[in-house]
Amino acid sequence: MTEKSKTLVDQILAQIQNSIITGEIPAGSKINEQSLAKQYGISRGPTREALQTLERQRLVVRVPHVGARVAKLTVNELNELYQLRSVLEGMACELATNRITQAEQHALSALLEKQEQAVIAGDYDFLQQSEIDFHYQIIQACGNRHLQETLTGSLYHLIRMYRYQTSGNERPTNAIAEHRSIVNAIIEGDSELANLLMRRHIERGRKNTEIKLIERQKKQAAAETLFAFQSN
Amino acid sequence: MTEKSKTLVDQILAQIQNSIITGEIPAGSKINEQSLAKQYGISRGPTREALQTLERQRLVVRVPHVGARVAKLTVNELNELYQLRSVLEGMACELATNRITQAEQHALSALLEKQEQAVIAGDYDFLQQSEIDFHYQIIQACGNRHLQETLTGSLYHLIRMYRYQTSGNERPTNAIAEHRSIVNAIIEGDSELANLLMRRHIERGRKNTEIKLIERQKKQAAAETLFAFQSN
DNA sequence: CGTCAACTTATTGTTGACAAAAAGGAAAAT
DNA sequence: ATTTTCCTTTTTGTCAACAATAAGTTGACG
Repeated sequence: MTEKSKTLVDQILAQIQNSIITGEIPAGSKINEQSLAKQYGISRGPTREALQTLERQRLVVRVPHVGARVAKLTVNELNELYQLRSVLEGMACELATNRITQAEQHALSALLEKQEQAVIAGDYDFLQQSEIDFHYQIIQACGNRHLQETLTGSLYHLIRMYRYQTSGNERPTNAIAEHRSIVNAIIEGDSELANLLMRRHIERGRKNTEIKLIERQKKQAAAETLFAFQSN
Repeated sequence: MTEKSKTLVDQILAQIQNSIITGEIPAGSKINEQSLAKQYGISRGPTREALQTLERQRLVVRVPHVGARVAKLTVNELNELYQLRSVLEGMACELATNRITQAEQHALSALLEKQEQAVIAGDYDFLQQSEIDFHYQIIQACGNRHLQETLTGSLYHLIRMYRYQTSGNERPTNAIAEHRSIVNAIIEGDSELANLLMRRHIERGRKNTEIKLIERQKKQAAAETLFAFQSN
Protein backbone atom coordinates (compact mmCIF):
# COMPACT_ATOMS: atom_id res chain seq x y z
CA MET A 1 0.00 0.00 0.00
CA THR A 2 2.28 2.73 1.25
CA GLU A 3 5.42 2.82 -0.84
CA LYS A 4 7.09 5.31 1.47
CA SER A 5 8.91 2.75 3.57
CA LYS A 6 12.46 2.54 2.37
CA THR A 7 13.86 -0.29 4.45
CA LEU A 8 12.78 -3.90 4.09
CA VAL A 9 12.07 -4.29 7.78
CA ASP A 10 9.50 -1.50 7.72
CA GLN A 11 7.88 -2.98 4.66
CA ILE A 12 7.28 -6.42 6.12
CA LEU A 13 6.93 -5.50 9.78
CA ALA A 14 3.38 -4.22 9.41
CA GLN A 15 2.42 -7.39 7.55
CA ILE A 16 3.83 -9.69 10.20
CA GLN A 17 2.24 -7.60 12.93
CA ASN A 18 -1.09 -8.00 11.21
CA SER A 19 -0.67 -11.73 10.80
CA ILE A 20 0.02 -12.05 14.50
CA ILE A 21 -2.71 -9.70 15.70
CA THR A 22 -5.36 -11.36 13.58
CA GLY A 23 -4.23 -14.81 14.65
CA GLU A 24 -3.24 -15.83 11.14
CA ILE A 25 -0.05 -16.85 12.88
CA PRO A 26 -1.61 -18.45 15.93
CA ALA A 27 -0.91 -17.21 19.46
CA GLY A 28 1.75 -19.31 21.16
CA SER A 29 3.03 -20.87 17.94
CA LYS A 30 6.71 -21.04 17.09
CA ILE A 31 8.15 -18.77 14.44
CA ASN A 32 10.83 -20.10 12.12
CA GLU A 33 13.15 -17.39 10.85
CA GLN A 34 13.99 -19.10 7.61
CA SER A 35 10.46 -19.98 6.58
CA LEU A 36 9.23 -16.53 7.58
CA ALA A 37 11.98 -14.97 5.48
CA LYS A 38 11.18 -17.17 2.47
CA GLN A 39 7.49 -16.38 2.87
CA TYR A 40 8.17 -12.67 2.42
CA GLY A 41 10.93 -13.16 -0.12
CA ILE A 42 13.71 -11.60 1.93
CA SER A 43 16.76 -12.88 3.75
CA ARG A 44 17.09 -13.77 7.40
CA GLY A 45 18.83 -10.55 8.42
CA PRO A 46 15.88 -8.19 8.13
CA THR A 47 13.63 -10.96 9.41
CA ARG A 48 15.63 -11.16 12.62
CA GLU A 49 15.43 -7.40 13.02
CA ALA A 50 11.70 -7.48 12.52
CA LEU A 51 11.41 -10.20 15.16
CA GLN A 52 13.39 -8.08 17.58
CA THR A 53 11.03 -5.19 16.97
CA LEU A 54 8.08 -7.51 17.53
CA GLU A 55 9.71 -8.56 20.78
CA ARG A 56 9.82 -4.93 21.88
CA GLN A 57 6.14 -4.70 21.00
CA ARG A 58 5.55 -7.76 23.18
CA LEU A 59 3.97 -9.65 20.30
CA VAL A 60 6.66 -12.33 20.33
CA VAL A 61 8.93 -13.82 22.97
CA ARG A 62 12.46 -14.72 21.98
CA VAL A 63 14.72 -17.18 23.77
CA PRO A 64 18.43 -17.35 22.86
CA HIS A 65 19.36 -20.39 20.76
CA VAL A 66 15.76 -21.54 20.85
CA GLY A 67 13.83 -19.05 18.81
CA ALA A 68 10.76 -16.86 18.77
CA ARG A 69 7.21 -17.68 19.77
CA VAL A 70 4.07 -15.62 19.30
CA ALA A 71 2.81 -14.29 22.63
CA LYS A 72 0.20 -16.38 24.41
CA LEU A 73 -3.06 -14.83 25.45
CA THR A 74 -3.82 -15.54 29.10
CA VAL A 75 -6.28 -14.05 31.53
CA ASN A 76 -3.54 -13.25 33.99
CA GLU A 77 -1.52 -11.31 31.48
CA LEU A 78 -4.57 -9.54 30.17
CA ASN A 79 -5.21 -8.25 33.68
CA GLU A 80 -1.63 -7.11 34.18
CA LEU A 81 -1.59 -5.45 30.78
CA TYR A 82 -4.83 -3.58 31.35
CA GLN A 83 -3.87 -2.63 34.88
CA LEU A 84 -0.84 -0.87 33.47
CA ARG A 85 -2.78 0.51 30.52
CA SER A 86 -5.47 2.11 32.66
CA VAL A 87 -2.92 3.94 34.78
CA LEU A 88 -0.96 5.15 31.77
CA GLU A 89 -3.95 6.23 29.73
CA GLY A 90 -5.52 7.85 32.76
CA MET A 91 -2.32 9.83 33.08
CA ALA A 92 -2.33 10.64 29.37
CA CYS A 93 -5.90 11.82 29.63
CA GLU A 94 -5.05 14.05 32.56
CA LEU A 95 -2.08 15.58 30.78
CA ALA A 96 -4.04 15.99 27.57
CA THR A 97 -6.71 17.94 29.39
CA ASN A 98 -4.20 20.63 30.26
CA ARG A 99 -2.33 20.71 26.97
CA ILE A 100 -4.82 19.93 24.24
CA THR A 101 -4.97 22.41 21.37
CA GLN A 102 -8.06 23.77 19.69
CA ALA A 103 -7.37 21.75 16.58
CA GLU A 104 -6.99 18.55 18.59
CA GLN A 105 -10.23 19.26 20.43
CA HIS A 106 -12.06 19.70 17.16
CA ALA A 107 -10.61 16.51 15.72
CA LEU A 108 -11.61 14.59 18.84
CA SER A 109 -15.13 16.02 18.79
CA ALA A 110 -15.47 15.24 15.10
CA LEU A 111 -14.46 11.62 15.64
CA LEU A 112 -16.86 11.32 18.55
CA GLU A 113 -19.75 12.63 16.51
CA LYS A 114 -19.02 10.16 13.77
CA GLN A 115 -19.05 7.42 16.38
CA GLU A 116 -22.36 8.58 17.78
CA GLN A 117 -23.87 8.55 14.31
CA ALA A 118 -22.44 5.09 13.74
CA VAL A 119 -24.26 3.93 16.89
CA ILE A 120 -27.53 5.14 15.39
CA ALA A 121 -26.74 3.68 12.01
CA GLY A 122 -25.68 0.38 13.55
CA ASP A 123 -22.31 0.51 11.81
CA TYR A 124 -20.49 -1.75 14.25
CA ASP A 125 -17.50 -2.20 12.01
CA PHE A 126 -16.73 1.50 12.13
CA LEU A 127 -17.18 1.55 15.92
CA GLN A 128 -14.77 -1.34 16.26
CA GLN A 129 -12.17 0.36 14.08
CA SER A 130 -12.44 3.85 15.49
CA GLU A 131 -12.29 2.77 19.12
CA ILE A 132 -8.51 2.62 18.88
CA ASP A 133 -8.36 5.93 16.99
CA PHE A 134 -10.13 7.64 19.86
CA HIS A 135 -7.54 6.50 22.35
CA TYR A 136 -4.71 7.37 19.97
CA GLN A 137 -5.85 10.94 19.58
CA ILE A 138 -5.86 11.50 23.33
CA ILE A 139 -2.47 9.85 23.72
CA GLN A 140 -1.08 12.09 21.00
CA ALA A 141 -2.42 15.16 22.77
CA CYS A 142 -0.78 14.36 26.11
CA GLY A 143 2.55 15.86 25.10
CA ASN A 144 4.79 13.40 26.98
CA ARG A 145 6.81 11.55 24.38
CA HIS A 146 7.98 8.80 26.73
CA LEU A 147 4.40 8.11 27.71
CA GLN A 148 3.33 8.10 24.08
CA GLU A 149 6.13 5.77 23.12
CA THR A 150 5.36 3.38 25.97
CA LEU A 151 1.69 3.18 25.06
CA THR A 152 1.83 3.10 21.29
CA GLY A 153 5.21 1.40 20.92
CA SER A 154 5.17 -1.26 23.61
CA LEU A 155 1.62 -1.87 24.76
CA TYR A 156 -0.88 -1.10 22.07
CA HIS A 157 0.06 -3.82 19.63
CA LEU A 158 -0.58 -6.47 22.25
CA ILE A 159 -3.78 -4.73 23.30
CA ARG A 160 -4.95 -4.81 19.70
CA MET A 161 -4.14 -8.52 19.59
CA TYR A 162 -6.29 -9.21 22.63
CA ARG A 163 -9.08 -7.05 21.26
CA TYR A 164 -9.05 -8.62 17.80
CA GLN A 165 -8.88 -12.22 18.91
CA THR A 166 -11.64 -11.84 21.46
CA SER A 167 -13.94 -9.64 19.42
CA GLY A 168 -17.30 -11.10 18.51
CA ASN A 169 -20.22 -9.47 16.80
CA GLU A 170 -21.57 -7.65 19.84
CA ARG A 171 -22.32 -3.96 19.94
CA PRO A 172 -20.03 -1.57 21.83
CA THR A 173 -22.64 1.19 22.01
CA ASN A 174 -22.20 2.14 25.64
CA ALA A 175 -18.49 2.63 25.04
CA ILE A 176 -19.35 5.67 22.96
CA ALA A 177 -21.34 7.21 25.79
CA GLU A 178 -18.22 6.81 27.91
CA HIS A 179 -16.19 8.50 25.20
CA ARG A 180 -18.62 11.40 25.31
CA SER A 181 -18.20 11.89 29.04
CA ILE A 182 -14.41 11.71 28.73
CA VAL A 183 -14.34 14.32 25.98
CA ASN A 184 -16.65 16.55 27.99
CA ALA A 185 -14.31 16.39 30.98
CA ILE A 186 -11.34 17.21 28.76
CA ILE A 187 -13.05 20.20 27.16
CA GLU A 188 -14.22 21.48 30.53
CA GLY A 189 -10.64 21.21 31.79
CA ASP A 190 -11.41 18.77 34.62
CA SER A 191 -8.23 16.73 34.37
CA GLU A 192 -8.86 14.66 37.48
CA LEU A 193 -12.30 13.61 36.27
CA ALA A 194 -10.93 12.87 32.80
CA ASN A 195 -8.33 10.60 34.36
CA LEU A 196 -10.92 8.76 36.44
CA LEU A 197 -13.37 8.32 33.57
CA MET A 198 -10.69 6.97 31.29
CA ARG A 199 -9.58 4.44 33.88
CA ARG A 200 -13.15 3.25 34.32
CA HIS A 201 -13.70 3.08 30.59
CA ILE A 202 -10.65 0.88 30.22
CA GLU A 203 -11.63 -1.28 33.18
CA ARG A 204 -14.98 -1.98 31.51
CA GLY A 205 -13.15 -2.93 28.34
CA ARG A 206 -10.97 -5.27 30.36
CA LYS A 207 -13.92 -7.05 31.92
CA ASN A 208 -15.55 -7.44 28.56
CA THR A 209 -12.37 -8.82 27.01
CA GLU A 210 -11.76 -11.13 29.96
CA ILE A 211 -15.17 -12.76 29.60
CA LYS A 212 -14.67 -13.41 25.91
CA LEU A 213 -11.13 -14.64 26.41
CA ILE A 214 -12.32 -17.22 28.93
CA GLU A 215 -15.00 -18.37 26.47
CA ARG A 216 -12.44 -18.63 23.73
CA GLN A 217 -10.10 -20.67 25.89
CA LYS A 218 -12.90 -23.06 26.84
CA LYS A 219 -13.66 -23.64 23.19
CA GLN A 220 -10.03 -24.25 22.42
CA ALA A 221 -9.67 -26.70 25.30
CA ALA A 222 -12.74 -28.56 24.10
CA ALA A 223 -11.38 -28.71 20.57
CA GLU A 224 -8.07 -30.04 21.81
CA THR A 225 -9.56 -32.85 23.87
CA LEU A 226 -11.71 -33.77 20.90
CA PHE A 227 -8.64 -33.86 18.73
CA ALA A 228 -6.77 -36.01 21.25
CA PHE A 229 -9.77 -38.34 21.29
CA GLN A 230 -9.82 -38.63 17.50
CA SER A 231 -6.14 -39.33 17.13
CA ASN A 232 -6.28 -42.44 19.33
CA MET B 1 32.56 -11.19 35.25
CA THR B 2 29.55 -13.36 34.55
CA GLU B 3 30.44 -16.04 32.02
CA LYS B 4 26.83 -17.16 31.73
CA SER B 5 25.96 -15.12 28.66
CA LYS B 6 26.20 -17.38 25.66
CA THR B 7 25.43 -15.01 22.82
CA LEU B 8 27.78 -12.29 21.66
CA VAL B 9 25.13 -9.60 21.87
CA ASP B 10 24.60 -10.24 25.57
CA GLN B 11 28.33 -10.20 26.18
CA ILE B 12 28.97 -6.81 24.65
CA LEU B 13 25.62 -5.18 25.35
CA ALA B 14 26.40 -4.55 29.01
CA GLN B 15 29.75 -3.03 28.07
CA ILE B 16 28.25 -0.65 25.53
CA GLN B 17 25.49 0.25 27.96
CA ASN B 18 28.10 1.13 30.52
CA SER B 19 30.10 3.20 28.06
CA ILE B 20 27.01 5.20 27.20
CA ILE B 21 25.72 5.61 30.74
CA THR B 22 29.06 6.79 32.05
CA GLY B 23 29.50 9.17 29.14
CA GLU B 24 32.59 7.37 27.84
CA ILE B 25 30.69 7.49 24.58
CA PRO B 26 29.41 11.06 24.86
CA ALA B 27 25.71 11.89 24.89
CA GLY B 28 24.53 12.99 21.47
CA SER B 29 27.51 11.56 19.62
CA LYS B 30 27.19 9.44 16.51
CA ILE B 31 27.85 5.72 16.70
CA ASN B 32 29.57 4.01 13.80
CA GLU B 33 28.61 0.37 13.46
CA GLN B 34 31.83 -0.73 11.88
CA SER B 35 34.18 0.93 14.32
CA LEU B 36 32.08 -0.20 17.26
CA ALA B 37 32.21 -3.76 15.95
CA LYS B 38 35.97 -3.62 15.45
CA GLN B 39 36.40 -2.14 18.91
CA TYR B 40 34.78 -5.22 20.47
CA GLY B 41 36.26 -7.66 17.98
CA ILE B 42 32.97 -8.84 16.54
CA SER B 43 31.15 -8.41 13.25
CA ARG B 44 28.48 -5.89 12.38
CA GLY B 45 25.59 -8.35 12.74
CA PRO B 46 25.59 -8.65 16.52
CA THR B 47 26.55 -4.99 16.77
CA ARG B 48 23.40 -3.98 14.93
CA GLU B 49 21.31 -6.17 17.20
CA ALA B 50 22.91 -4.61 20.24
CA LEU B 51 22.14 -1.15 18.87
CA GLN B 52 18.53 -2.14 18.36
CA THR B 53 18.34 -3.27 21.96
CA LEU B 54 19.89 0.01 23.06
CA GLU B 55 17.23 1.78 21.04
CA ARG B 56 14.54 -0.07 22.97
CA GLN B 57 16.26 1.05 26.17
CA ARG B 58 16.12 4.60 24.82
CA LEU B 59 19.88 4.99 25.14
CA VAL B 60 20.33 5.49 21.39
CA VAL B 61 18.20 6.90 18.62
CA ARG B 62 18.38 5.24 15.24
CA VAL B 63 17.40 6.80 11.93
CA PRO B 64 17.12 4.61 8.82
CA HIS B 65 20.01 5.01 6.41
CA VAL B 66 21.59 7.58 8.68
CA GLY B 67 22.65 5.66 11.74
CA ALA B 68 22.58 5.66 15.51
CA ARG B 69 23.23 8.49 17.94
CA VAL B 70 23.57 8.36 21.70
CA ALA B 71 20.57 9.96 23.39
CA LYS B 72 20.89 13.60 24.29
CA LEU B 73 20.28 14.76 27.83
CA THR B 74 17.86 17.66 27.93
CA VAL B 75 15.90 19.26 30.73
CA ASN B 76 12.64 18.81 28.87
CA GLU B 77 13.15 15.11 28.37
CA LEU B 78 14.31 14.66 31.94
CA ASN B 79 11.00 16.10 33.08
CA GLU B 80 8.95 13.90 30.77
CA LEU B 81 10.93 10.85 31.80
CA TYR B 82 10.55 11.48 35.51
CA GLN B 83 6.90 12.41 35.15
CA LEU B 84 6.29 8.97 33.72
CA ARG B 85 8.63 7.32 36.18
CA SER B 86 6.93 8.76 39.23
CA VAL B 87 3.53 7.53 38.12
CA LEU B 88 4.84 4.07 37.29
CA GLU B 89 6.88 3.62 40.43
CA GLY B 90 4.11 5.03 42.55
CA MET B 91 1.91 2.35 41.03
CA ALA B 92 4.58 -0.30 41.62
CA CYS B 93 4.87 0.80 45.22
CA GLU B 94 1.13 0.58 45.70
CA LEU B 95 0.94 -2.89 44.19
CA ALA B 96 3.98 -4.04 46.13
CA THR B 97 2.36 -3.01 49.39
CA ASN B 98 -0.42 -5.51 48.84
CA ARG B 99 1.67 -8.36 47.46
CA ILE B 100 5.05 -8.19 49.12
CA THR B 101 6.25 -11.41 50.75
CA GLN B 102 7.92 -11.79 54.12
CA ALA B 103 11.25 -12.54 52.49
CA GLU B 104 11.04 -9.45 50.29
CA GLN B 105 10.14 -7.32 53.29
CA HIS B 106 13.19 -8.59 55.15
CA ALA B 107 15.46 -7.97 52.18
CA LEU B 108 14.13 -4.44 51.82
CA SER B 109 14.56 -3.71 55.52
CA ALA B 110 18.06 -5.13 55.46
CA LEU B 111 19.06 -2.90 52.56
CA LEU B 112 17.54 0.12 54.25
CA GLU B 113 19.48 -0.54 57.46
CA LYS B 114 22.69 -0.79 55.51
CA GLN B 115 21.89 2.52 53.90
CA GLU B 116 21.18 4.15 57.24
CA GLN B 117 24.49 2.93 58.56
CA ALA B 118 26.20 4.22 55.43
CA VAL B 119 24.72 7.66 56.14
CA ILE B 120 26.36 7.58 59.57
CA ALA B 121 29.63 6.25 58.20
CA GLY B 122 29.61 8.82 55.41
CA ASP B 123 29.97 6.11 52.75
CA TYR B 124 28.50 8.12 49.90
CA ASP B 125 29.64 5.69 47.26
CA PHE B 126 27.51 2.93 48.73
CA LEU B 127 24.54 5.28 49.01
CA GLN B 128 24.90 6.21 45.38
CA GLN B 129 25.09 2.60 44.29
CA SER B 130 22.33 1.19 46.47
CA GLU B 131 19.82 3.90 45.61
CA ILE B 132 18.93 2.03 42.43
CA ASP B 133 18.83 -1.31 44.25
CA PHE B 134 16.19 0.04 46.59
CA HIS B 135 13.91 0.96 43.74
CA TYR B 136 14.58 -2.34 41.98
CA GLN B 137 13.52 -4.39 44.98
CA ILE B 138 10.19 -2.61 45.18
CA ILE B 139 9.63 -2.93 41.44
CA GLN B 140 10.36 -6.64 41.67
CA ALA B 141 7.83 -7.02 44.47
CA CYS B 142 4.97 -5.37 42.57
CA GLY B 143 4.06 -8.55 40.71
CA ASN B 144 3.02 -6.93 37.42
CA ARG B 145 5.43 -8.16 34.78
CA HIS B 146 4.46 -5.56 32.20
CA LEU B 147 5.09 -2.80 34.70
CA GLN B 148 8.40 -4.36 35.68
CA GLU B 149 9.45 -4.71 32.08
CA THR B 150 8.51 -1.13 31.27
CA LEU B 151 10.47 0.28 34.18
CA THR B 152 13.57 -1.90 34.14
CA GLY B 153 13.65 -2.61 30.42
CA SER B 154 12.74 0.70 28.84
CA LEU B 155 13.17 3.48 31.38
CA TYR B 156 15.78 2.64 33.95
CA HIS B 157 18.81 2.63 31.69
CA LEU B 158 18.13 6.18 30.63
CA ILE B 159 17.42 7.17 34.22
CA ARG B 160 20.75 5.72 35.26
CA MET B 161 22.39 7.73 32.48
CA TYR B 162 20.88 10.97 33.75
CA ARG B 163 21.82 10.10 37.32
CA TYR B 164 25.39 9.17 36.51
CA GLN B 165 26.18 12.09 34.28
CA THR B 166 24.74 14.65 36.67
CA SER B 167 26.05 13.12 39.89
CA GLY B 168 28.50 15.20 41.83
CA ASN B 169 30.00 14.57 45.23
CA GLU B 170 27.03 15.74 47.27
CA ARG B 171 25.42 13.69 50.01
CA PRO B 172 22.03 12.08 49.42
CA THR B 173 21.36 11.60 53.11
CA ASN B 174 17.78 12.85 53.19
CA ALA B 175 16.91 10.40 50.43
CA ILE B 176 17.41 7.58 52.95
CA ALA B 177 14.95 9.14 55.36
CA GLU B 178 12.45 9.11 52.51
CA HIS B 179 13.25 5.44 51.87
CA ARG B 180 12.48 4.76 55.53
CA SER B 181 9.06 6.36 55.35
CA ILE B 182 8.25 4.46 52.15
CA VAL B 183 9.23 1.13 53.67
CA ASN B 184 7.21 1.90 56.78
CA ALA B 185 4.14 2.60 54.69
CA ILE B 186 4.65 -0.65 52.78
CA ILE B 187 5.05 -2.72 55.95
CA GLU B 188 2.01 -1.10 57.53
CA GLY B 189 0.01 -1.92 54.41
CA ASP B 190 -0.89 1.68 53.57
CA SER B 191 -0.66 1.36 49.81
CA GLU B 192 -2.04 4.81 49.04
CA LEU B 193 0.52 6.48 51.28
CA ALA B 194 3.31 4.34 49.85
CA ASN B 195 2.31 5.49 46.37
CA LEU B 196 2.29 9.13 47.40
CA LEU B 197 5.60 8.99 49.23
CA MET B 198 7.30 7.28 46.32
CA ARG B 199 6.06 9.90 43.89
CA ARG B 200 7.35 12.66 46.13
CA HIS B 201 10.68 10.92 46.59
CA ILE B 202 11.10 10.70 42.84
CA GLU B 203 10.01 14.29 42.34
CA ARG B 204 12.75 15.42 44.72
CA GLY B 205 15.25 13.37 42.79
CA ARG B 206 14.04 15.02 39.60
CA LYS B 207 14.52 18.52 40.97
CA ASN B 208 17.97 17.65 42.19
CA THR B 209 18.95 16.17 38.83
CA GLU B 210 17.43 19.07 36.93
CA ILE B 211 19.56 21.60 38.81
CA LYS B 212 22.75 19.68 38.14
CA LEU B 213 21.85 19.09 34.52
CA ILE B 214 21.40 22.80 33.95
CA GLU B 215 24.77 23.47 35.57
CA ARG B 216 26.38 20.86 33.39
CA GLN B 217 24.87 22.31 30.25
CA LYS B 218 26.08 25.80 31.15
CA LYS B 219 29.60 24.47 31.55
CA GLN B 220 29.39 22.68 28.22
CA ALA B 221 28.07 25.76 26.48
CA ALA B 222 30.89 27.82 27.95
CA ALA B 223 33.47 25.27 26.85
CA GLU B 224 32.06 25.24 23.35
CA THR B 225 32.12 29.00 22.92
CA LEU B 226 35.68 29.00 24.22
CA PHE B 227 36.55 26.34 21.69
CA ALA B 228 34.90 28.29 18.88
CA PHE B 229 36.88 31.31 20.01
CA GLN B 230 40.15 29.45 19.96
CA SER B 231 39.65 27.91 16.56
CA ASN B 232 39.26 31.29 14.89
C1' DC C 1 32.65 35.11 -3.45
C1' DG C 2 28.93 32.13 -2.99
C1' DT C 3 25.94 28.47 -4.75
C1' DC C 4 24.63 24.63 -7.10
C1' DA C 5 25.67 20.21 -9.31
C1' DA C 6 28.15 16.16 -10.29
C1' DC C 7 31.23 13.03 -8.36
C1' DT C 8 33.67 10.51 -4.74
C1' DT C 9 33.76 8.51 -0.31
C1' DA C 10 31.90 6.59 3.75
C1' DT C 11 28.15 4.28 6.07
C1' DT C 12 24.12 1.61 6.37
C1' DG C 13 21.06 -2.14 4.41
C1' DT C 14 20.95 -6.76 2.60
C1' DT C 15 22.47 -11.21 1.30
C1' DG C 16 24.21 -16.01 1.34
C1' DA C 17 27.39 -19.08 3.50
C1' DC C 18 29.45 -21.09 7.58
C1' DA C 19 29.65 -22.29 12.76
C1' DA C 20 27.39 -23.57 16.92
C1' DA C 21 23.78 -24.98 19.50
C1' DA C 22 19.32 -27.28 20.38
C1' DA C 23 15.71 -30.58 18.95
C1' DG C 24 14.40 -34.97 17.37
C1' DG C 25 15.05 -39.85 16.47
C1' DA C 26 17.24 -44.42 16.47
C1' DA C 27 19.62 -47.91 18.67
C1' DA C 28 21.49 -50.07 22.79
C1' DA C 29 21.35 -51.13 27.62
C1' DT C 30 18.74 -52.01 31.77
C1' DA D 1 8.81 -51.53 27.91
C1' DT D 2 11.60 -47.67 29.51
C1' DT D 3 15.42 -44.97 29.79
C1' DT D 4 19.73 -43.48 28.22
C1' DT D 5 23.10 -42.33 24.92
C1' DC D 6 24.64 -41.21 20.57
C1' DC D 7 23.89 -39.48 16.13
C1' DT D 8 21.38 -36.90 12.63
C1' DT D 9 18.78 -33.00 11.45
C1' DT D 10 17.00 -28.64 12.05
C1' DT D 11 17.43 -23.98 13.64
C1' DT D 12 19.72 -20.13 15.43
C1' DG D 13 24.10 -17.28 15.84
C1' DT D 14 27.90 -15.19 13.39
C1' DC D 15 30.58 -13.64 9.68
C1' DA D 16 32.32 -11.34 5.43
C1' DA D 17 31.13 -9.58 0.98
C1' DC D 18 27.94 -6.92 -1.96
C1' DA D 19 24.27 -3.30 -2.95
C1' DA D 20 22.03 0.95 -1.95
C1' DT D 21 21.75 5.17 0.20
C1' DA D 22 23.43 9.35 2.44
C1' DA D 23 27.36 12.48 3.44
C1' DG D 24 31.26 14.99 1.98
C1' DT D 25 34.11 17.14 -1.76
C1' DT D 26 35.52 19.15 -5.73
C1' DG D 27 34.80 21.99 -9.58
C1' DA D 28 32.09 24.80 -12.59
C1' DC D 29 28.95 28.53 -13.09
C1' DG D 30 26.48 32.69 -11.82
